[in-house]
Amino acid sequence: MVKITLPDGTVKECEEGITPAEIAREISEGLFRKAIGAEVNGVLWDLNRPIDFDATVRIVTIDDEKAPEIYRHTMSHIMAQAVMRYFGADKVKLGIGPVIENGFYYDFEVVGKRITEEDLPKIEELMKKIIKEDLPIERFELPKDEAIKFMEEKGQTYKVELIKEINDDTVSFYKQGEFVDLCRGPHLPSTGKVKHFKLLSLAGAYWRGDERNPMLQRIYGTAFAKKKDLEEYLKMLKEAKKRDHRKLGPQLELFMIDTDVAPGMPFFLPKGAIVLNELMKFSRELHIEDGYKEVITPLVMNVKLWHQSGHWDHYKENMYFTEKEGTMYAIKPMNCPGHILIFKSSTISYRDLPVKYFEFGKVHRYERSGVLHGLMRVRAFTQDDAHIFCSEDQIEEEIKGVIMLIDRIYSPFGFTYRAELSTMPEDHMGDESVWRRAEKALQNALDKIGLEYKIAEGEGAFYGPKIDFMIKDSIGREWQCATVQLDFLMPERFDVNYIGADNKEHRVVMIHRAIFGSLERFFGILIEHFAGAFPTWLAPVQVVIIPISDRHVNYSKEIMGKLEESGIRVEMDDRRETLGYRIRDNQMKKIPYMLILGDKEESERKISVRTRENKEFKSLNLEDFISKILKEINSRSRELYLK
RNA sequence: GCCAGCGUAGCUCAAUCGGCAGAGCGGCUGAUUUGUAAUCAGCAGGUUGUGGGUUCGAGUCCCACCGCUGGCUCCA
Repeated sequence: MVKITLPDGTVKECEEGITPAEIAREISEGLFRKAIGAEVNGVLWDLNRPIDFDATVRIVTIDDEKAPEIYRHTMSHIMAQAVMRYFGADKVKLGIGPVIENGFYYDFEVVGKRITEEDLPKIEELMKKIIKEDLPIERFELPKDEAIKFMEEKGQTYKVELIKEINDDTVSFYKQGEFVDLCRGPHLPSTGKVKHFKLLSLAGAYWRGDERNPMLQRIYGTAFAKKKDLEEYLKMLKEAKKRDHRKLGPQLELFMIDTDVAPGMPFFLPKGAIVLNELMKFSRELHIEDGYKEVITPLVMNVKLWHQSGHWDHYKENMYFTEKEGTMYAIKPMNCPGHILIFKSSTISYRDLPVKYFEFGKVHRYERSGVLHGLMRVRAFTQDDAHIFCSEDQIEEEIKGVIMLIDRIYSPFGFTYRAELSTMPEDHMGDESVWRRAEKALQNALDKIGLEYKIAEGEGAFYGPKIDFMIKDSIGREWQCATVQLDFLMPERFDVNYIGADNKEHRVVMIHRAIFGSLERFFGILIEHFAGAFPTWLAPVQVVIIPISDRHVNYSKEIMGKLEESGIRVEMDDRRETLGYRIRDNQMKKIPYMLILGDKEESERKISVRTRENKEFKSLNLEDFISKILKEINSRSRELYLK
């Protein structure tokens, strides 16, 4: 007998080998019908897999938050089965087929053939058939050596490679009809349990993500328990496409990219420059409040500086160089060496620490042409970069300060974000004990501030461990923005010291950090996040005045003058077009407020306002409007004051 | 760089089997003086990404190059 503990705390004595399905049936018929799997001691479990130990069991139903993990994984098997039916099982070599955030994928090699986009609908048809067949899905285990033989016989060379690396003595397989796959599971009890899916795209992907390996073909798809959810997700993808910053950017005259002249290096148009400048103004305010000193350093510096910093050895591939009078210069890919030179230009006492230099530093990094992506992945960008020079016992406090500043800087945008602590990579400078000390300091700061974080082993920069902050954009994609990197090594290389209370030299500790990360990328994220409808404080044009006819231009000019005096970005649209036309046109430019001025307003000395959210407000007092909009702008509100 | 797809007017797209390169929007000109998401008329706009090939004839078929898009570990 085994003890089964249920979520409500009841404990049941059950036969050894009882399955979650049986447990569910005992509880209620309704639960049994909706059950697709279980969580056994916190591990996802097949509905029909026996439990032969004491365990806490929670039944996972089709609408459980853990359910997608199960049915999308099964869907990826169904897709693999369909691909094998389509091309012939002996022609298809399977890679891996995991669940990802909003769906799943599977990697294939089709011997002697290429999967094309036209194949996807046909594969979808075959998948529907497999779902209709409602094949039972069975789990079985094999000893490792037998498993290897089994997969070798099927010609599944990639699977053989995977099995060889598994540390257990036995490995598990899942079988549905003629299809068998190496898999940890769990899976649905049969292929008929989930019906709503869509294959989304086809892409190349190297086996195990390594470009020295063969390239496989990856099919992405998604699946949902309810038809409505699938439709909503597909709608969201369409919506995301509409807000694509690469489309909205040029359309709203924010930026352009001339791929012929400067691939990966955006040009910012007058309106885009306003947004960037507002972002910088905001950032600058908070940094100065927080004790940072702004500096400006050269873009091009002698290559010997980069030899000393170690960038030459570790980062050369990503750097641009230029040569004059027989001297080699590098265009800076990072701002740290420049800030170090400033720090070293005077003698610093322990009483001065921490010293915090801040710069909107424009850096250039060569990225391979295939990875460039609008403003999100560029070759030239501006970091809101700072370096904190402090003593070892100040580290925790300073890291905490940075984390709090990050929160303040993100707050007006309404993003959710998460943190990730990255540890020592293979290619690194300095010895391990220094690294572990640095990692510990970062961890302490995170723990004390109570921020949740994940650990990414071996993902640190070559000069130190780091905490990355990922924010989520409208498509649900995550972008790395803020980063805090501890660095015990650069101070060694440059011999960076302060004078202690003992009147002796001590090594400083350096903290690199950026919050927007790249202003360009952050701008891109904002365009998509707001779908181009920026909060008023960021909007390139905050108010547009529309005189109904020519005879209202004078009154309009008078109003415009008053708005300008108040520092509001205002334009007048007195084109000889109909009122309807001009309203529509300005609405599409996502200008927050339109002031419509005609006979009525002029005689009453009032204004009428139409917001980009389609609301009308008649006969408002101008002074009142100005003071309220100023309040909205100065508080960097995300919402229009007129709703 | 690699895999798949795509390059036609500023933008969105059309052009049957290889048979006269077209439409809407935008732009410009003129008329219209407008009350809350598109007034009417006219005009201009192209070496169909570039180069080569097949053909009587190529936007369309073939080859090379350039560019763009989606992706290239979220480790069974």
